[in-house]
Amino acid sequence: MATTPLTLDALVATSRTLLVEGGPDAIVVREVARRLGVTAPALYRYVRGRDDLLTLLITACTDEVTAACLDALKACPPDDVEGRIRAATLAFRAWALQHRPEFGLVYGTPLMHYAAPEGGPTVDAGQRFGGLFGSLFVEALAAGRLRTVDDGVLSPGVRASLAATASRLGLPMRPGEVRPFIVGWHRMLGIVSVEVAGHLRWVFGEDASAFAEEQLEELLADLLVPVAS
Amino acid sequence: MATTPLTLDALVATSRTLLVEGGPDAIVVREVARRLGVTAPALYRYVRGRDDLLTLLITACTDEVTAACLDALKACPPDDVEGRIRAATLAFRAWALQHRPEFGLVYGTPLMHYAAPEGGPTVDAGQRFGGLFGSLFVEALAAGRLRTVDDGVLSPGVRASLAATASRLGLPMRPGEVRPFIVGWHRMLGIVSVEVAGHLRWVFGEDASAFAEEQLEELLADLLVPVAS
DNA sequence: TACTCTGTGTGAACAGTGTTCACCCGACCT
DNA sequence: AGGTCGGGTGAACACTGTTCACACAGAGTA
Repeated sequence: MATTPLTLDALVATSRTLLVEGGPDAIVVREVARRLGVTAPALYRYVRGRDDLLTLLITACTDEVTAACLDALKACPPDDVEGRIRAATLAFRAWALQHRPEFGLVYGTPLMHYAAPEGGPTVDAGQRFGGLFGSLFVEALAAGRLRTVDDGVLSPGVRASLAATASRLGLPMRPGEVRPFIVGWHRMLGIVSVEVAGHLRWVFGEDASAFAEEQLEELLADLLVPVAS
Repeated sequence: MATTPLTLDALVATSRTLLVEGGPDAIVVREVARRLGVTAPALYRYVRGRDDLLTLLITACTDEVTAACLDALKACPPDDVEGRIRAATLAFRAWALQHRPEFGLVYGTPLMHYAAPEGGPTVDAGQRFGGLFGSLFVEALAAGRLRTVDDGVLSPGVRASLAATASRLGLPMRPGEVRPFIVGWHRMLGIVSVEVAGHLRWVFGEDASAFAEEQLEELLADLLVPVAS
């Protein structure tokens, strides 16, 4: 009866379709099974339960947005660090806008009922993404384009956290150099999150693109020093 | 049997308790009824259904955060516009951190199953909050502290949206003056959203306060020109 | 061939969910 | 006393995630 071979990928793909069609609540075990031409208990041979399905889906989406950013980078000259950060940032935003439900699942308000398994695949995928973005800032640092700060001006707690993050991601940077990376990540995520969630709709209606892109550009200007030339 | 008088307020309060205890999914009609010493169908005399409950709850929380900001303003000298914007911003963030589930409901990823009634009480409450924040920027403008831009540099779409927003909120400002207000709202919401959602946990662990407050301070510096004196 | 073992899918069941329905009871008004 | 009506009830329907005993097909082996 199973029209589809019933693989993990098929489970994830079907779950994702449901997510897109009706939000996280629409990811219903019985419906996933139904669409795969099978009854619900069959899925429990492949997956521990609904939460497991969500974990797989979040991981897949995180990897997909990472791949999208990598893809955008391939079209960029390796020495144009500003262009590369811009490309990755815009690719992130584009993916988010094109896949709002998935973005909400990964970077939105955490589902309180669902807890990501500690040290599980979702955090791994998150680190992969962090590593990609971090490497762009390493490039910027090497090119002398990064607007860094002295370690001394950082509060001890922040300095320690930044140092730990750099070492965990394998980034050869001191805290004052990591900071723009974290600021960039933080503000970018904020800008995109608010836009995707629609919290600017009362101002800009359905299309806040112009404003959001301006904000991202302003962020870039804050992070990087202008070309010396 | 009804230990509590069974008012709309009681319904909202109970729903909120459930939200805090277990997230949006934990707002269960039957459980609300149970805690009020009544059976589920009884609630349908007061509320059209679960979505109605959510609408009331979102409205109540929006009004509460508005009140919290207003309260913080009362302790501020009326002529210190920077201090007032800072106070309101910090009050917003403090409320968000102290009421993470409620904040998620109001300003987080929209629940796809739930659609706020158009022109309903939730958007009214949202406008009340927007009006409060907007008035602070009117003060800043009057004091000559606002970092405005020329209308001419704005793209036509953005300019029109800003003008419409100003007139809808009754703010006597031209688009280039409204812009810092929207930028402030946008970035503040981004900063607080990302912090509350815990998406900085991988960097700063459980307490990202120092970093988040720095970011808010930086935002203020971007919005306001230093005192002339 | 016959027998077992394993992987995979099924139907029934349990305890939940939101919502609707017929019903009922007590208070109030005439 | 009789009627009306707001407010509460129990039963029911169609869902949900999950577990359980069971069945069936194919592989490996005596």
